[in-house]
Parts: sequence; C-alpha cells; structure tokens
Amino acid sequence: MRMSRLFLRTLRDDPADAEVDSHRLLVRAGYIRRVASGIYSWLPLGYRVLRRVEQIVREEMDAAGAQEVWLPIAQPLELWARSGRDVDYGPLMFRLRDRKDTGYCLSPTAEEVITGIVAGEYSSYRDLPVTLYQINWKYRDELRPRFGLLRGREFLMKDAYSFDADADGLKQSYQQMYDAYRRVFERCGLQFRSVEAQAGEIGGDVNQEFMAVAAVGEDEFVWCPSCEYAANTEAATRRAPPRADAPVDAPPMAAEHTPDLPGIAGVAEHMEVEYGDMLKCIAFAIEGGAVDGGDGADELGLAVVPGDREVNPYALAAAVAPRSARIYDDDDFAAHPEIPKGYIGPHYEGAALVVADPSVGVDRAWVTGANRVDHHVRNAVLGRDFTVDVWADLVVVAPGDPCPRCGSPLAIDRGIEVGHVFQLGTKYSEALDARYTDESGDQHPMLMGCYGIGVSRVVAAVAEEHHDEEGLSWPAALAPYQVHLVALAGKGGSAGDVVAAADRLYAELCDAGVDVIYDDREASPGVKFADADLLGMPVRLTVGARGLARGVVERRVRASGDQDELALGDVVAAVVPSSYELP
RNA sequence: CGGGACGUAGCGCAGUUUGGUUAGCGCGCAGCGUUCGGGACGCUGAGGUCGCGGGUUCAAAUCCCGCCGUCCCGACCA
Repeated sequence: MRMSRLFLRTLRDDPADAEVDSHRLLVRAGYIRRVASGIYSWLPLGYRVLRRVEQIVREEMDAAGAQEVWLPIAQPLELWARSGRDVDYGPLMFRLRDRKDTGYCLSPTAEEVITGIVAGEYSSYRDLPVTLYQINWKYRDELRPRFGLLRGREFLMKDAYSFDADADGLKQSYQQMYDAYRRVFERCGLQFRSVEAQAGEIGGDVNQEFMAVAAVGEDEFVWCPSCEYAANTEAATRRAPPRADAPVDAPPMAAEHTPDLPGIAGVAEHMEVEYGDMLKCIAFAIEGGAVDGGDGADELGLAVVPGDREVNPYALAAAVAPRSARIYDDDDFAAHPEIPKGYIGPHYEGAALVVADPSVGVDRAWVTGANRVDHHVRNAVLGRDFTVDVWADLVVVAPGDPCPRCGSPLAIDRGIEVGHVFQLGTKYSEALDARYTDESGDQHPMLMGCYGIGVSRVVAAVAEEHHDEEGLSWPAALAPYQVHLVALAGKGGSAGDVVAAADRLYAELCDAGVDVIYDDREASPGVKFADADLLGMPVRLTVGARGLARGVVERRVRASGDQDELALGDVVAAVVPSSYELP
C-alpha cells in the first residue's frame, strides 16, 4: 500500500478524550475514530489488525472442531423472556421496537438464539456433541464505557456454544475451547493468565477468565508464584487461617464515645488502634426466606471481618446459600433507621444471622461498633460478648495471603478480561427446550458450554502491551503490514535514483507476497520516521541516497530498535518469512 | 444514577472571571519558493451555526435558564 493513497491522518497531539495508552495511540495513529461514547469506526489500518485477530480466532476455533455460523444482531425480546434474561440484563441491553411495536434487542450475546436453533434441528444423542461459533458485533449499553476499545458499547466478540449429552462430554468440549483460547492469546502476543472467575449474568458453574496482564486492566486477580492457582479477586479464596482456641483474658467490654466516626479509619485514629484490631460488621438482607422458617420477609444478617479486610460479596452469597444475601445499600438503611450504620457490632440483637471470617478469633479482644450511634466498644471477645452462627471465608483475598492449594504467599495483578469460558449446564437448554433422546428413548436437556473472546478488546489489549513512547509496536501476527518501506528521496541529484530503487523494492516485495506499506509521500525524513514509529509495523526498511550509494538499505526492528543493513538484492529473501495472510 | 470537569476550524488549545470593532494561536490542509537521515523554514491562502434552544441587553463565545454531548471519579465496605 502506498501511503500517498492510504486513507490515513496521524495526529501530532494526543486526543483530549483518551486516557489509556492503547486508546491514545490507536487514535493518534489513525487506526480508529470515535463516533459516539463507546462506539468506534475502524479505519483501514485498524480494520486490518481487527481482521488479523479475527482470523487467528477463526483458525483456532476451526482447528478445535467448532463450526462457524452467523447469528442475527437484532433479536426478539420474546426469545430473551424465555430465559428470563430480558429482565436480568435490564438496561444493559439496547432495545428497539419495530413498526408493529414488537420488542427487539441488539444482541449482547447469543445463548438464547443459538439454543433455539440447536433445539430446532437436533434431538438425538447421535447428533451430539456439536460446537458452533460466530464472530459478530455485540451491543451492551455499559454503565460507563471507557478506555476506548477496552470497554465499548459496540464490540466484536467471538462467541461459541457447545452442546453435549453428558457431563463428561461437556468437560471435553470445555477443555478443547480452553486449549484453543491459550493458543489464540499466545499467537496474539499477549502476556496472559487464565483465572478462576465468577459467572455473572451468564450463569453456570465452572468458568475461567483469560486475563491480559495490564496495569490499566479493570479486573484484579491473584496468582500463586509456586503453583498453578490463579483467580479473579472476586472468586479467589485463601488457605483459611487456623482457628485459635485459647480465649483471651480481657477486661469487660466497654463503650466509648466516638462522635461522628462511622468509618474504620476515623475510629482507628480516635481510639488509637490498628485497623486490624477492629471488627467490621456489614449489614445484609437475607432475602425471601426467614432464617427459622418465618414469614418470608427479609431478615438482617451481619458479615464480620477484621477492619483491615473487605467482605467479598460472592463469598458471603456462598456462605448463606441457598438463601441469598444483599448487602445493605443506602435505601436499606433508610428503611431501617434503627440499625446504626457505622456503629454496628457483632453483638447486635436484631441480627438473625452472624457470619464471620475464621480470622475473627477468640484469642483477642476487638474494637467494634457499640450498636449505638456515635459509640464503639473495646474488648469485645468472641464467645463471651458475641457469638457467630456461620463461619465462612469471607474476606477479599489480598496479596500475601496463603494460596488455597499450596500455602505460598499469593501475588496480585490487574488484567484485561480478553476471554471467558463457561460450563453452563442446562440453564438455557431447559428454558428453550433443547433436549435430546438417549439410547433408551428418554429425554434430557443438553449440557451447554459457552465461550467468548473480545476480539476488538484484544486489539486494544495488545496495543496496551506492545507500545512505547514513540507509538505502537505490533507483534508480526497482528500488524496491518509486515514491512514499512520508507523512501528518503529529497530533491537532490540522486532523488530520482532513490525513488526508482524504492519503487522497484516495493514491487518486488509485493510480488513476493509481503504485506508492505510504502511511504512514498513527499515529506521530510523526520515526519516519515515519526509516522513509522507511531504506526508500529514490525520492520522498517529505509531507502536513502546514503545507503543506495553502497547498494544497501537499512533495516530496523520496531520492537527492539535493532538496526542493520541489507544488500539490495537480499531484502526480499530477508523479510519474506514474516508474512501473514489476511482473510 | 450521584459527584466533578469540559464543549470555540479536522486535531490540540487561548479568549468567558470583568459583555463591546472583522474570534485568536499551534498542528494539519491548499499554493509558491528554499530545505531533505528523526515531526524543517518563509510567504500567501482556505477553513468557524463559538454544542443546541430560549432569555437578559443597544450589544452575548462571554451573563441567566433549559436541553444535548464528551471525559473522569463513584455507584455495598459502614
């Protein structure tokens, strides 16, 4: 591609609305342009990168035995009502109405549609297993779109769905996708980890996320340097601390006046204790069912953890299952003015259930809320002053906590969720009647898995990892072009020779099947070099009068800055191996 | 949804506090000339509903009201 004809305008200044490097550079380099919040146009260079990622995903899906389909983006809400997700997704869905006032949504994902299709075609154990996938635009009206392509409202996603007859089959289908995902992200040049995760709206039991390690990542995950354990902080557990059994001999519990200090920090300072000496009591509603078979109204529960730790709502939910827990928000406290928010202690009389973390031991006296506004107590002792109904590992795992598998201190990182694989089970197959008949004529719901890759997000994640001060620096597999050919012609006596040599080289490279972008513009060397660095092709070749006199061109590797010279006749052979086909 | 900031040429910004000729600067764009291995220089030029609507005023980019848009922080941690 000749740059003189390429639809491209690079920007010298950073765009004002871009915070993170990937966003800033993709806009500056003319790869994408914002059209609305969270919605982007892909310009020629950006679109080539997107297609490269797409092709890698396609190849790996095909190799894993999945079959590509294309599902509609406009989907009837009636179908979503069958799984109940029209409600679950709520305002996250873009909704629209047709002329007959029938409701549709723009697909945020496609479990319902695909399950409906498979249910309509397949009905025998002989048909299974089957895995289908598509690479298609998805729409989510995010609470807060941000970071350019990283959290867009329109994004390209590969979504795959497996259908199996039994749990073993599902496990196998899942494993095949898992392995394919590893290959995809390796080929994309991402530094990533697969981590245990929470399921969210999708549902299901087993699931893992693929995290591209990045400081700007919106997710936090822990990982063990000594074994394979890794988990999203939401889902992470730790080796439970040993329970102390020797009670402390402490003075009686005594209240102190702590006016206007509802927070841990203020109380710790006022009472001159460490955060870790305090007990934090989080009020939550036990929804629907009363603890002791009462009338079904919400009841009050307390989650108790040391003051330097936070309650993991997912762990709390697991601890009270099958009942559900909703941590009190402002509305709840407004509805229960008798509960002294900020001054609750574990000895609160109205609490139907006290759930505590095992690190709350009998071997020490705690500072905690006095259950009276503007008061805290010292010397609250477990067993003497308060009791616990349920013990559960409640805290959000923090760096240095012992690994649940091997006990080594856990490390923590941030990541961009680029993929997520789920074993769904029968949630959708039951809702949408995807059943099969087994060998003995009995009917069963199919076992499903679903598997997503954020294709457009991968582009941003790779840009986030592969760039420097000067600009982007694509791994060869994703670069829009493999070679950036720069002609430094000027207007001196040798200008014609330089142009002729560069033109000839360009033609030779094209003939050899190399994707090459050729800067044949009338611009100064500084402009051309700066643009080459910004655009980030893996290899730059420079043809100038200086080298031409000696029959050489300069080769520079973008990522390393390594530079050497190639004899004119050797250039094509030297760069041919680094060639990738676009679909 | 709550809080904050912003909206002036394709991009980045000044001007708004204290209303007052033809609304400015840099980059980019067009023309001419010089220059040519790390974002060169000179001259000339094009390009603006000052986000939109309403109001105040002799006069509004500037003041007031409403709306729209964009970005940031938060949206259960007591």
